[in-house]
Amino acid sequence: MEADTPRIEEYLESIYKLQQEQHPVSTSRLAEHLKLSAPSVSEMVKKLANKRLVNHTEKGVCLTDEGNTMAKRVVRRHRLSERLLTDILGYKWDEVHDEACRLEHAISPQMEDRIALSLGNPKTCPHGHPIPDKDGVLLKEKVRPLSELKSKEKAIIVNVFEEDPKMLQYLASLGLIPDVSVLVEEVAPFGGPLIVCVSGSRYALGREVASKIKVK
Amino acid sequence: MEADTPRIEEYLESIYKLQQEQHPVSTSRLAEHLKLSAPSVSEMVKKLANKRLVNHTEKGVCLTDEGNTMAKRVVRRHRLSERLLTDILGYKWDEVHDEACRLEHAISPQMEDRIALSLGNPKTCPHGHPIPDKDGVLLKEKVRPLSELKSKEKAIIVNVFEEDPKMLQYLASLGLIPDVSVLVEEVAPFGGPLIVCVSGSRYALGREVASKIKVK
DNA sequence: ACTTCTTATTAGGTATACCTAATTCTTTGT
DNA sequence: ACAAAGAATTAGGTATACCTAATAAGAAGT
Ligand SMILES: [Mn+2]
Ligand SMILES: [Mn+2]
Ligand SMILES: [Mn+2]
Ligand SMILES: [Mn+2]
Repeated sequence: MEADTPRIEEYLESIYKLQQEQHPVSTSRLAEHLKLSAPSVSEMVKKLANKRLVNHTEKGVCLTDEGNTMAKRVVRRHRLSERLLTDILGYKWDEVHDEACRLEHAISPQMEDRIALSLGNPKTCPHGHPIPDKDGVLLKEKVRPLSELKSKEKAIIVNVFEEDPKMLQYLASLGLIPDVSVLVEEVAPFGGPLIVCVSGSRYALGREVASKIKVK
Repeated sequence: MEADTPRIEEYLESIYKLQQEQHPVSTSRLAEHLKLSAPSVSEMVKKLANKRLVNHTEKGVCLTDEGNTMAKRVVRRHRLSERLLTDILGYKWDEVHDEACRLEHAISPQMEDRIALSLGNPKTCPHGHPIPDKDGVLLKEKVRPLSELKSKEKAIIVNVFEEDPKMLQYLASLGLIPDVSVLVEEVAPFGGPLIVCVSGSRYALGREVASKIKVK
């Protein structure tokens, strides 16, 4: 009864991620994120519901406790893979997503342990997201999007909710990476850009982009 | 035309390995090695032949040049994975096979390069088998099975052609690992055991086992 | 030469996971 | 209240890679 294929893992992981933004996840959003057709997703969601990994209501899909546990295991492997890639193999943060997305399905519980141990039990992935521990416990910090800061507010970047390599490269080029301190100099009105100050330089950042950056 | 699935990789890798022992590989041998039914293998071999990755004659299956090239790429990834597991993640040589067999299909050319670089371009896997380089060039040393040595002959272990964890554990417990020097003290007649001397200790080794150990 | 054993293939079928086209169900604007 | 738009599902189909049972082909033994 406990047969998990890579595909199931992939769906659970996507649902998990999308739930952070929008609680019951719509099948269309899920299809978009997985780059699959809506009917394919519809069908698969039905199977996941049969396996009691998700609840499927009118409002959308949500993970059951069991589904959540399984999703977090995949997320753990994904984020540990990312750290392995950056910390040991010298990858940049914009190069790791796709690679980790394949690795996460090929990693045994033993390998998971060994990676964690070799890396000194890292708490976050290179993008600042928490790595769930063996028991699925994960500490989320209270954060808000950079886009919501007021003028003259100062904060520290916690994570970046983005996986597009181009965007990540861009952010890294501005020094907008986790643990960096940012000062919002000015907020243009009517949804205009933010002028931010990062390690001595000043940049204009679109709201859309700024909303992906979570700070504390 | 160049779509390689994990399954195709798996078949090519198995054929490659089995070719070292028996040149045209029989489908039954292949089925046994892959732990699949004979008809499944029969069918898949037909597909591989269609894709010009193997030639299938009465005598059996052999890799074409293209199949061989592809197989060596998989073997490279497999052996690099094994080295990653032992050298960086602290695995023992008997624990790496199955793990590497999954990883090899999840590793991009970029990751392959990075692993090789991070490990200092290792020449062999933990079992002593050569790692093909990027261009598929692989240096095979001239070796013979330990089982063919005469009494009083001394040699150095090059590799161990075995993937069963139990057997590998046993061999490691006797110190029978690559680069170790072995002296054959005595060869019992009628296919009997060899008495070998390894780093100061003396052991009796069955012929079957000894034939898996290649020395120079 | 013929029977037996082994090896390989054909036949027929299953599960998984995807697709497009058509349909139904749900909002939402007027 | 209802038509149009949008979201989701159903219907029908494909590709891949397995399986068992039955059959055919090849090798070996008497
Ligand atoms: Mn994935
Ligand atoms: Mn990440
Ligand atoms: Mn494999
Ligand atoms: Mn090896």
